[in-house]
Amino acid sequence: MAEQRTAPPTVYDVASAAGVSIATVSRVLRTPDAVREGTRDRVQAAIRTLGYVPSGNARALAGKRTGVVGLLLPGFDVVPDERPDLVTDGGVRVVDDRRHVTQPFSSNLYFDEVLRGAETEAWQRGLALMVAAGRGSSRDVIVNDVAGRVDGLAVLAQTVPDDLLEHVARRIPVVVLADDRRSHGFDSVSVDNAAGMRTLGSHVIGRLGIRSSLVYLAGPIDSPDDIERSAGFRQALDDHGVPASAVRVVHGDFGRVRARELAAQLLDGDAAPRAIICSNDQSALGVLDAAVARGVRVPEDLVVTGFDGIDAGRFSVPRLTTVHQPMGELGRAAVRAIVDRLERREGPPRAMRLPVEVLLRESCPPAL
Amino acid sequence: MAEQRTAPPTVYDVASAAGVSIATVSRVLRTPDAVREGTRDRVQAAIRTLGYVPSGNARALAGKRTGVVGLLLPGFDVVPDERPDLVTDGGVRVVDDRRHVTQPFSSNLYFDEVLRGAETEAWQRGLALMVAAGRGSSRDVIVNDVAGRVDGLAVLAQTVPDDLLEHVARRIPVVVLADDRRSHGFDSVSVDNAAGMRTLGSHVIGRLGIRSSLVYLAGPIDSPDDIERSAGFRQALDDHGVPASAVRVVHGDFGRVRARELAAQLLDGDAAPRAIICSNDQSALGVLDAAVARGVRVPEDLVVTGFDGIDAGRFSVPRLTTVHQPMGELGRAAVRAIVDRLERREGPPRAMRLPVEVLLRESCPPAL
DNA sequence: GTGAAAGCGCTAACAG
DNA sequence: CTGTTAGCGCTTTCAC
Repeated sequence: MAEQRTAPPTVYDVASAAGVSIATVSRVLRTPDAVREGTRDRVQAAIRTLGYVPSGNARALAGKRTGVVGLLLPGFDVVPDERPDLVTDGGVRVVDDRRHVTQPFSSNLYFDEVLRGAETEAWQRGLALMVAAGRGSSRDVIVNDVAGRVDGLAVLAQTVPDDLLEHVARRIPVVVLADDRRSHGFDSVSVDNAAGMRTLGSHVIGRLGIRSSLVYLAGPIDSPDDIERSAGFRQALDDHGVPASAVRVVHGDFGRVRARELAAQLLDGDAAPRAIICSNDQSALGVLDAAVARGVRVPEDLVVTGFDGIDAGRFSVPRLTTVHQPMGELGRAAVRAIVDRLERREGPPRAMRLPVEVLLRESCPPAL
Repeated sequence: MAEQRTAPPTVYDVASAAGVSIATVSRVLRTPDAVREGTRDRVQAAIRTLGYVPSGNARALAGKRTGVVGLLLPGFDVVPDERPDLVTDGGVRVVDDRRHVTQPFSSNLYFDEVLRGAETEAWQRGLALMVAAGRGSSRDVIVNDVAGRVDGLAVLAQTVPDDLLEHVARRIPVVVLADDRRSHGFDSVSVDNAAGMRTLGSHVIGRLGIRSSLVYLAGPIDSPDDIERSAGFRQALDDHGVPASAVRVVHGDFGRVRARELAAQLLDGDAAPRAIICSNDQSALGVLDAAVARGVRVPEDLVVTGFDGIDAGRFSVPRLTTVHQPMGELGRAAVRAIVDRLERREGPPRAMRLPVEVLLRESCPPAL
């Protein structure tokens, strides 16, 4: 690396090197046209030879805004992979990965997409993005830390307790993602869970004509997502005049393993279901696992649907019909919402709903 | 959201509210033990009721360091998805996704993993992470912007031109990822491309005994990764006394489509290859495509290998043997390298090499 | 223990 | 066009 100097050069260094005042240096940086060409060139030359990089902190302090938005994620899992059999070792590990059962994707990918969306939008608006994962005990510190350096903050649902969020919101605009927080007074961006499930339900009930032997595999009772999705499905039943009693509701935990167990029970029971509507993709994959293990044909004997649109559903056998959530858009919308709020501090909280898309694949095709 | 006050409270506000000086407020925040308990409580109460969040910028300016590290990525692709057939529209789009060919994963996922690794490591060290994608004309601006706000910067190879990097490196430590830059004077973290390919090559040549009809499907001629990998393969040939002339080298572009075309030509030619060693996974997937299309059996008739360890290779049919790069580790190591350099400004540039792992899957199994 | 005061590096009026 | 001069909000000696 280039030799690290004692102290980085400042405007003063540049100014004296170029024989001008610090104000002129600042102008060359911010409003180049307001400086005579000759002067400008001299200053730029000085900047170059000194290796001057303006301090963003000083700039933010002096100006009003920082040009940075923050994104708080719930924290990445730091679960070390379990490794498959080691075959040989010759400096480089060689692993027999043939039996390495394809793991369900971690939910991290979900955040990754949000993050990328936010980054993209921030970039397009000339903003920088500061990311932090709010985990463990140091979370409060981190939240404050980030909040103190950005113009606005996007927070994924369940990441930060409400009181902390309210505290921070007194300083900068806060947008909550994936959870409609209007009631709490925050701006929010979320996805249209209810409409998505309603549409999917209508497909199963209306188009495919499955009006009985229906199972709804729900998530944890306190999940906001699940509540909305369940409601959407109930609407679909209503739309087609199917009584709620025609549907058996089973509660899982959004996990693949638990779903597999539950599905096994259902499939082995006397009243075999004709369709299992799952509140998320992981559950649906678990159901597929159970079906495959029993030789139950999907979709001929059993129709299965999920919700989320995770990649694993594109690779399952059969491929999984699902409701796709626009994760990237969620991130982008978050940044947009922050910028909006920055320009218009007043006004009631806004809740933005992003549309979802039903993707019909083999596990529940367009027609049987 | 909570009502947005005119101006966020500052230390002064807290100080007067608590009846102390700003120095005491600062102490309560930085060195709580240096303040009498009663005073401390009063200050904390004031902080709470005022909704005070310290300005990270002012803090960074006054103190020496910012507690933030920067990560510069080459930029995410902003290619809008092409959408499959629209079936119906009832508020929610319903799409027949059955024929939607599973797309090659975008290389974005690669960056996502690096990003997550960096985030994880930064978090564990109590640092925040500032991400930016260096694209387009505004790149220089962004780079300077980020560099001006962080203690150190990690940059993915090919993201920033050398001169800019050198300029920035005069202010803060810079670590280059995925490219050995020692020669350029930068610290670097990269992956052991050569050893990985050498080991994989040895498996194919030595263990499987394929000593002729070998094809090496390389990447673009100017790719540093490809250069190292090719060298590794040549070493493997050497190790087993196979003359370089026994191998046909074909240059692709690291893309799936091009690889498919090239593989088609090879497979349709008179001298059908027994093994195609590819310089990356995307190419290998293209080769698999071509093989499948022709009824060429893998691995019975043709052995195929990749390099990278992208997820798509875990789902292909047959599953792809590859050399897995520890992307997450790359990000973590980058942050570590920055912290190291921060603590030890002096000293020659360091190049860290991360180990790779050969994953044997069905496309080139442990034994035939 | 606590307060007073001097900057950190930059921007933004305000004069000239 | 360019220079002077206040701060921005906080940390940090140095006194008390």
